Amino acid sequence: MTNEELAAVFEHIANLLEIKGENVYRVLSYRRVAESLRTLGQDVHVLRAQGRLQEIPGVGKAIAEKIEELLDTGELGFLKRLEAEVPPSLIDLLQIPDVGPKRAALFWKQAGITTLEALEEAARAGRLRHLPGMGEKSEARILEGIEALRRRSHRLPLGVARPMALRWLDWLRQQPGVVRAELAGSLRRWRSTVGDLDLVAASHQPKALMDAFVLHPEVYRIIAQGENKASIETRNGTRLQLWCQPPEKFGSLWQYATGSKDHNVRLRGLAQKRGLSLSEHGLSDEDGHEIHFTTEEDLYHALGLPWIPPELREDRGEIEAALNGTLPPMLQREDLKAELHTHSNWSDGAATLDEMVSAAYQRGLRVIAITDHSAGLGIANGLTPERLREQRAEIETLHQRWGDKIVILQGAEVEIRADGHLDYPDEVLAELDIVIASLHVSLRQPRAEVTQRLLNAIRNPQVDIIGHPSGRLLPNREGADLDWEMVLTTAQQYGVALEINANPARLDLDDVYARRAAEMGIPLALNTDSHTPTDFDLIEYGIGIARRAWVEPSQIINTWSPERLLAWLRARG
DNA sequence: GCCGTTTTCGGCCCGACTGTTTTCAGTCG
Repeated sequence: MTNEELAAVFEHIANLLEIKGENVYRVLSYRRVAESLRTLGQDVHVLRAQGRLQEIPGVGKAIAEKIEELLDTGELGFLKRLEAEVPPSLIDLLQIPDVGPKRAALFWKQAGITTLEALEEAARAGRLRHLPGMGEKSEARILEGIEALRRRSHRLPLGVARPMALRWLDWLRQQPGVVRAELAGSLRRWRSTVGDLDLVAASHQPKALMDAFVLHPEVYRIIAQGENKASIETRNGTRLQLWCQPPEKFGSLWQYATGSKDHNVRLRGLAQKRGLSLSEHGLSDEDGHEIHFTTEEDLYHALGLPWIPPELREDRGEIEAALNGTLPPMLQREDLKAELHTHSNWSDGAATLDEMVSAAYQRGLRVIAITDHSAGLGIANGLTPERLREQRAEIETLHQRWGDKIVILQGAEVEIRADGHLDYPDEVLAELDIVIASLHVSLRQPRAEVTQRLLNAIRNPQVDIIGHPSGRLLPNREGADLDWEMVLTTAQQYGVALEINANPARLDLDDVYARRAAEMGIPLALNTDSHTPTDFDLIEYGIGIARRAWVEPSQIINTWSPERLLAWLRARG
C-alpha cells in the first residue's frame, strides 16, 4: 500500500467514526494521520522497517499497529467491524454542502437512507422536511446541494483559478469604500489545486460591498450572505468566498482567511498558552478586550513569531521553525538566472529560437537552454539527430548575434521510451550542452517497470535533469506509479537534478517530493517548459512550489552563476 | 486517539451563517 492509499483508509475511518458520533478529537486524530501520510514524502514501508512509525506526527501506539496490519495484510479488522456498524455509502452524503456527520446519521437512522440516490429521492418526495431539525428550506438546500455537486467539477488547477481570482480582485478594488483587497486561502498559499476562491477586503462600507458582491453578473446563486462574509457560486460552477472587515482588523482577517486550517489551529493553540484567544477579529483576553491588527506581521509578532510566508502555512513544521528562528530563506524571482527547459518551433513550440532567446533576455535571465523534443515523440514534431545538428548550426549564429549578453545552450528533452531506452544514442546526447530526460508515454505501466525506466535515465551519465518526474497533468491525469524511494535515492547517488516543472498543468515535482528531494541534497531545476515567449512568466507557479517545499535558493541550479552552472554541466559529461 | 516547559490524565480552536428554533444545533472554513 502506498502512503496515499493508507491516508485514504484513515480518512475513511475518520468519516465513519464521525457519523457514528464518536468523540470529535478521536476523529481528528485519524484525520491528522491521514494528512501526515499524504505529506510525508517518504515511503511508510521504510519507516516501518526502521521501527519509526511513531515518529510520524499524530501516530501513536494504536494507529501504528493499524498501519502495520494494513501493510502486512492489506486489510484492517477494525475497519471491517466499523463498516459493519456504519454503512460506508453514507460517506457519499458528506460531499453534499450542508450535510455533515449529524445529518448523515439522522437520515440513516430515522429514514433508512444510506445512499446519495435515496437521499435525493426522499428530498424530491418531501420526506426530509419532517425529520427533527429539518424543514422545507433545509430540504430544498440539500436538493440544491446535490445538483451543485453534479455541476461542480473537481478542484481547479491553480493555473485556472489564479487568473480568475485576479479578475475578481480587480473588481473588488474598484468598489466604493474598499481600502484594500487581496487573495487569500489556498490561492495565496500557491497550492497546486484549489477548491474555491477566497478573497478578503477591508472596507468602510462592508454591507454595501457584500450586496454588490452577490449582485455581480457572474453570480449564479448565493450560498450564504452575512455582514462579514458571503459565499457564491459562479455560472461556471466555481465557488467564491469573500470576507470583509474594517481596515483596523485587516491583518487578522487576511491571516485567518489565508489558513491553512491546520496552521490556524496551531496559532490559536499558541494564543491559548498565553491566556488569549485568537480569531479573525484579533486577540482577546479573558476580560474580552480585543487587540486588532492591521498587518499580519503585527499579529505574528504578538504571538512571539516572525511573519511566516503563506506558502509555509500548512502545519508542516513552520510553527516550530518560526519559534526556533529557522524558517528557510524564500526563493525570489530575481534569484533565478537560467531557464533550462524551453521549446522552439523546431519541435512543438510556437516561436523561433531568436524569439525565445529574446524573451529570456528581456526577463533578465543570463542562460537559456533550448531543449526541443527528441524524434520519438511523434506528436511533438521531435528532432532527428540530423535536424538536431542543423539546429546546432542555427544556434551558433545566435551566439554571434547575442554575444555575451546571454548564454545559449543547445539541449534536448529526450524521451524515455516505453522500453526504457532513451530516444537518442549516447553519442548524440554527448554532443549536447544539456540533456533533460522525460516520461510522456506509457505512464500507466506497473510500478516496477515505469520506475526502472526512470532509473535508467537517472543512471545515464549524459542526462543532467529529469523533466517533470511523475508525468502528472492537473487536475485529472495522475502521475506514474513510481517507487519514489528508489527514484530519490538513485538521483541522490548519481547527482542528477530533478525538475520542478513550473507549468501550472504540471507542477511536478510536487511540493511534497520536492521537499524530500531538497532534504536529501538532490539538486533541483526550476523550469517553465516554455513553448511560447509569454510562458516564461509561468515561473511564478514554480516559485510557489519551491517555496511550499522549503527549498532554499542555493539548492536550485537555476540560481547558480552561469560559470558554476556550466562547470556543473561539463562535470556531468 | 494523541500528547506533555503544568499534565501519563485531561485536555485537545473559534466565529459566521443558516434554519429551525424561542436559545440552539449543524455546518463550514
